[in-house]
Amino acid sequence: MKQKSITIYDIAKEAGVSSATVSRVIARNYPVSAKTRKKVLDLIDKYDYQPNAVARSLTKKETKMIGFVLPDITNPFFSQVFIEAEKYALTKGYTLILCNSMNTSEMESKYLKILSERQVEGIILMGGRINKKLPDAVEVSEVSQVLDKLPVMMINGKIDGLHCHSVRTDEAKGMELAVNHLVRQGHKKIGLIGGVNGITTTDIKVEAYRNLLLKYDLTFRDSWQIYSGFDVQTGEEAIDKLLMLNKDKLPTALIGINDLVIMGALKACRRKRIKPFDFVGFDNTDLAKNSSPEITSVSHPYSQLGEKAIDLLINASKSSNESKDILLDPYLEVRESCSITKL
Amino acid sequence: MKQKSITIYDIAKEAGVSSATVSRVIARNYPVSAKTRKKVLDLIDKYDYQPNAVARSLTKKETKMIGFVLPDITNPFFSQVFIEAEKYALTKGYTLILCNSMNTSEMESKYLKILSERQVEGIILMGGRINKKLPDAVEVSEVSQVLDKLPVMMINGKIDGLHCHSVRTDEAKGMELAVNHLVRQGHKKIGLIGGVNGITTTDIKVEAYRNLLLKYDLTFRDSWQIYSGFDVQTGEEAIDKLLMLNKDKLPTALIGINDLVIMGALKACRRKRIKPFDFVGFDNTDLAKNSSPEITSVSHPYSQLGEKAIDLLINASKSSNESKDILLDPYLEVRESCSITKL
DNA sequence: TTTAAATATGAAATCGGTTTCTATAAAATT
DNA sequence: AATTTTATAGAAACCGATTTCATATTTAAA
Repeated sequence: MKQKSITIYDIAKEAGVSSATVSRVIARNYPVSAKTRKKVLDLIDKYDYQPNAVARSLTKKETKMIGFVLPDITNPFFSQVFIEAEKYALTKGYTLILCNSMNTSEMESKYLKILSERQVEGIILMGGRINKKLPDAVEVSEVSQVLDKLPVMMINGKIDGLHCHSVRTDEAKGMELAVNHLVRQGHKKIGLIGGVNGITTTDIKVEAYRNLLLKYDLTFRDSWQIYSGFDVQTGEEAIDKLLMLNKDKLPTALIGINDLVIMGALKACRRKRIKPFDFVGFDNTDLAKNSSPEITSVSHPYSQLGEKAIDLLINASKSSNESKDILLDPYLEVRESCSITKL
Repeated sequence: MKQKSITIYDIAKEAGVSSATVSRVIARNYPVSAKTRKKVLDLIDKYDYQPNAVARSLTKKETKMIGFVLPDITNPFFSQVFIEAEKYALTKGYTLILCNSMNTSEMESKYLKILSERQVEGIILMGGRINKKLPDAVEVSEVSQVLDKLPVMMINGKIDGLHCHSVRTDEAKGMELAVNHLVRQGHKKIGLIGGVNGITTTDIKVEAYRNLLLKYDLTFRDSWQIYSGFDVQTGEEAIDKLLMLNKDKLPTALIGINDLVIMGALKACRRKRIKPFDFVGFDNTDLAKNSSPEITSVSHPYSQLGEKAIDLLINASKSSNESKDILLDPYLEVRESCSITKL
């Protein structure tokens, strides 16, 4: 195990050529005589020679690595974007380094530093805590030493005061898909649950939600729009809060800030043994597909999100320093949750 | 953007010392006078100097990187192990490189090659296709050039003919937890759904299941043990098959090869509007916690799995070439699914 | 046939660190 | 005061590739 691995010099020596020539054979972008090429290729094959990517990175000053920092890969929303990005990056010869910040700012800063030291060529950031109006937000200044040196791509987020590119799902449009769908099902009382005031994606959705109620001339009640969080428990609690209202003051349909809160809402309805509301979630994660009832959900264009992020980042390294922002269209994945009343 | 980054020489020059001295200050394992140290540290601070990990890797012949190849990070079983491994690796100064093989053998081979070129110090393999008795299995010989050179750690799996370490959950013991639990609930007719004949983890569970039925003196019927797969659809189909039996020949409780098939079973029960069976799943993923009803599930000792894998791998690089196999105990996470009859 | 252009290859510098070996200065010992 | 230790720091080699520059050999053009 772990025998000394062979280098380009070993190959060169046995082939009776210089390392430069072997390098040229490998890069195959430079003329080498057919005879020499064959001799070298045969030896590469014979010894299973693999060029050392670390050494190559050092000389070429390119690592072909991209850092991908997100709060938690266990969350299917993030993992789906990651997987699409990874798939696409591979076709472009890049390797992603995934970093789970566990939603803590220390981890986030730490990983940014590690990635920078490892000479990644760019960083993709999702759902981070940088410059958020949150208790343990990361100050931009803290990480700017890192982020200023590297092309940065934010997915579904934007940091004020930081020069970076972004790719986002048009969540206002997503909200329109959701509301429109429910309205067409005949709903006139639509609530919105989950999210945290001050988080961009929440704010966008909430604003769109209110505007749409106006547009469709639907009643809005403060008690129908419940901030809480992003997890299952959040959804359960939201239902509990709603049920404190008079029965005739309840909404008939609920939009969730994501699928998880809808899962929670479903649990609460089951626990309380009430006929569930009609639901529409956001993110279209596997959860929505696998739960029973299945959940109708506004889907991110996952593959586009991943691909555009990689593409822009790769080109960003080359091109000028204007920052690009791309807005992508969501779509609605209609499932049974809106006909749950049939149960 | 992307200004030329400063090197150890820049620091050395401005401090009026040699690069060796700066290196020593950074490594702080070698005597440097207090005066010199301060001068250097001040400059490092002034310029936000970060050592280039690529260059360091080249000289030290250690990258502090470990490859982690799994089929699909979207699957919470894998992502939970990964996240624990990552967390622990970080404390040891290692970075993980996650590779999603998408369950294809080409990707698996490709990633192994990439990881090897990138000089990872070890590879963790989960749920791969190497040497499986499957249509598109990877021949060991194909990847042995890579795997023979590096310490390899398998999590919940073992490859014949490949020298590697392994960490596994004792799934026979897990099955015992499941059966025992159901028996204590008064069940005498217990079925098993999901899995694929020939896959190690399935085989272990099936064998344990049969032995346990004997041990508890319970009836076994062929029709109660349904091979199918590992996903939600699999679970749905299993219920469909079961329902073709006479009502008095149905089991009263079902054990799922994982949580997903139980999710599927729940969906099918709901669709067929039948009072569900009692269920116990495997893996204790978030799914089990978030679904309604919640699913009782046999849990892997996730953090141990991840930590042991990293620990053994790190020490393996150093120590002899005997391979270690570690078996860890699962535990049962009791949730409501076993009292679903209350619904 | 002579000269110019194209092809094929090697020598050596380089990337940014670490480490060994050596030299000097300072401290401790005799 | 002379000698031995010890602390400090530099010079230079090295890790394994790539690439520039120069050179030798062919081939094409004049």
